[in-house]
Amino acid sequence: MAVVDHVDESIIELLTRDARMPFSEMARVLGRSTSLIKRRVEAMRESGVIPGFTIAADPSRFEGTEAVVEIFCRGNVSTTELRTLLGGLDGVVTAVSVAGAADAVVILRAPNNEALGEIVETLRASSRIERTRTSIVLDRLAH
Amino acid sequence: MAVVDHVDESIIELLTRDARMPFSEMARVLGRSTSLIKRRVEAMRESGVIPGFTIAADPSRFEGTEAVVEIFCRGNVSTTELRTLLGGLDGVVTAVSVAGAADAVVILRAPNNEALGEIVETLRASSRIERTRTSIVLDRLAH
DNA sequence: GCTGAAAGCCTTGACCC
DNA sequence: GGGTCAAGGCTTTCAGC
Repeated sequence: MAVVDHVDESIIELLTRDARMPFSEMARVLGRSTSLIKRRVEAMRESGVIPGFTIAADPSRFEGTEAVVEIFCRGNVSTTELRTLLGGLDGVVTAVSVAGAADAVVILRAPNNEALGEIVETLRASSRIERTRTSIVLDRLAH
Repeated sequence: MAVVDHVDESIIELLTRDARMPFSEMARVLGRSTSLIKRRVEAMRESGVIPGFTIAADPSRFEGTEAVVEIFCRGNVSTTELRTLLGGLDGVVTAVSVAGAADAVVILRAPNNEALGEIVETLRASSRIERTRTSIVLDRLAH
């Protein structure tokens, strides 16, 4: 199990805000040496704490549609099953299992409403899913 | 409106895969000069095509709690108001306004359940928000 | 609009505590 | 685990086309 201490947390915070920030600048901000920052980042990448660096919000939002889909399962469906179910699905931006009214919440993205509809159809076709509740994203408020 | 040509698209593709890729390397891959790459990236950041660079998937799975919060507003609340409301809030990973049952969906992250509770409390304190519906994230299924 | 070159900064890796 | 330092690479800027 990866252990993440206070320095690692600070690094993650900085990189989340700007993944291109130079190690040397992080070192200055955190009052540590550049090589330490480098080693920590490398260690976190290897252990999977930091899976990679990417563009903050996907530029595809300039075209296409997004939706938040709540998934209600039939009976008890394991996390593994959910993962398999969603793994083969196109357009999944984020998917989490939750404790609440729904069993899982998925954020989908597609080129247009029609394509989005097809993805939701695919989901509904599963015998393990009882119903879904879709909200179309109108606007991005943060991040 | 921002115009994105073929070079810009290639840059976005490379940066999506690795936001820390050096400009000089992108220049080699794309057969262009380093200065061109730099200027294009700067232009895209300014125009908002690239909002920023961050860590690919969030590290929260190692510590802390996440929650999906649906927000139901009192009467009509504009996107601008929602943005202001959520702008001052800690732990906001993603926030979108939606067409559906709720008015907005927010994904929150906090060090623990207590801190998460406080953030939701802050939200509820707003006179513009009628009620919220919180689902705690149990597991990350994708991304 | 794009390139190329020079100066300075950053990263890297070996070495030491 | 953490710091220092030198070599080489990267970024940045701007003259030139």
